[in-house]
Amino acid sequence: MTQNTAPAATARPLRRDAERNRRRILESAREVFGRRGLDATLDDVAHHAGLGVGTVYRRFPNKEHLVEAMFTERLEDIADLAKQALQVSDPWEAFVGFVWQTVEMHSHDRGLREIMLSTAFGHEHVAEAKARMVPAITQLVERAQAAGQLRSDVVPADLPLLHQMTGSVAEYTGQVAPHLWRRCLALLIDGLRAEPGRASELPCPELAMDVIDQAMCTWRQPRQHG
Amino acid sequence: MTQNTAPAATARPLRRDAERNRRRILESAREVFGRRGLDATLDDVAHHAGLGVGTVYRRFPNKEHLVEAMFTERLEDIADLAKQALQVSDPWEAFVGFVWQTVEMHSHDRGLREIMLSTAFGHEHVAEAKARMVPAITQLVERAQAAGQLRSDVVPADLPLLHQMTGSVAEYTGQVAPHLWRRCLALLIDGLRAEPGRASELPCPELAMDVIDQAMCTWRQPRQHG
DNA sequence: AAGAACCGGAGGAGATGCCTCGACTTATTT
DNA sequence: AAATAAGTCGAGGCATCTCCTCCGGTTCTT
Repeated sequence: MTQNTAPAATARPLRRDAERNRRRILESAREVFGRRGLDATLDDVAHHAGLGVGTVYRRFPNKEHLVEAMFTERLEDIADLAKQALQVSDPWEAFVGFVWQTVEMHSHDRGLREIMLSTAFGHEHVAEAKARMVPAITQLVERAQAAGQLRSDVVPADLPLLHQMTGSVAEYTGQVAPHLWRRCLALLIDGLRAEPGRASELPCPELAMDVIDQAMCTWRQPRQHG
Repeated sequence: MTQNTAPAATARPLRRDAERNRRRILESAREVFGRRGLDATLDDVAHHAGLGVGTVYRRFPNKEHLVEAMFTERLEDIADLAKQALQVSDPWEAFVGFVWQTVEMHSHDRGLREIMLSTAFGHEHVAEAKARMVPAITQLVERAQAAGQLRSDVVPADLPLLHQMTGSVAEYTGQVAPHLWRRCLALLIDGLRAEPGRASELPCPELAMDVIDQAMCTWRQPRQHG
């Protein structure tokens, strides 16, 4: 309550030990949320940082704020990746490189997966960051399609599905085979390639981004009766 | 305690109303576990059946028993599908047909997904049923590979991964786009096809079935500290 | 009509998760 | 070195959730 998350200009600086602890909290949060997902407790984070729960709650009013503080910068990183990928000359390399990079990030960080693929937490900054990266991604897709390398019936809204699939494999097998997601992604990317002799068309062509948005709202929502 | 799940020969038949309620319970369980997964409560099942909780607990000693009673027969169905697929003359049609059928079943039934992809519940009958269908699946894979239609670096242990991926999409988008999993499966199957000019080999070739078994043990396990 | 079998759903027992509070410790200032 | 503002700690309150039991009342069967 009395303390902002970001070091605002008006707020006096933290005491040295407090600042040190603040960093420990963020590091531990990254570790704990990355491994156990956003369901992890602030008690867990505190314990992992070797601090008391009270200390964490003094610095961050609640879990939401801590999560938001952690992830906003990482989402910027992803947006930058998309822009950098647009600099790559070969359209297929650009697209595939971006996909590999983002899926790799997701595979290491369950919390990131959950925040990228869900809206159910209601962080404004996060939603904005996600919206901001759509144009670059759209360009990546369209460029690779124009070059005849990415199959034409793919759409930017397929990327969340790709992340969902690889992410679920990472979650499933991460404990025993941490790189197995690569196998699945390779398979998917071979399916994304434009093959001259391919007969099949993908079903469900009406896939629109706002359908995915709706899915993001319902996913991981506290269970509703019915 | 006093009542078995299966109608044993020695047990006297249920009273007519009790038998009717027993069926209602099983129907509701199928519905509820199918929609909300194995985390659903027996209270939910009872309420959905228009019965009291006590009635359910009188018939089934606990959740495990009810779940096992529900799913053993469905697992037999899947095993039968594999055997029937082996009757199909074209090896690719046989393999792809089997995959579509099973993924379709999974997509409709979250409980089935969870029980097929996890060992964490410890039902013996279920484990046996799963083991029994391995040979037929192996044959399906090898036959399609021998015919040069299925890419050669695929392995029976990839099927659980396929189910995991499509299942996660079904869970993700099921509320808003119930058929979207078909799109993803089509993509994956195009990736599975043996393409003559394909350069890439799948990474993680050491994938063995027992690695998947281990994953099944850890997945959906109650969270452990650390 | 009598007795056995059955039904219902409040609520006990136990987990779990979020967060507060007040006694205690440490840094900073003068 | 003393004063004081800032920070720390973790037991525990409150709320929620799930599994399951219990027993007064109901329904079936003979």
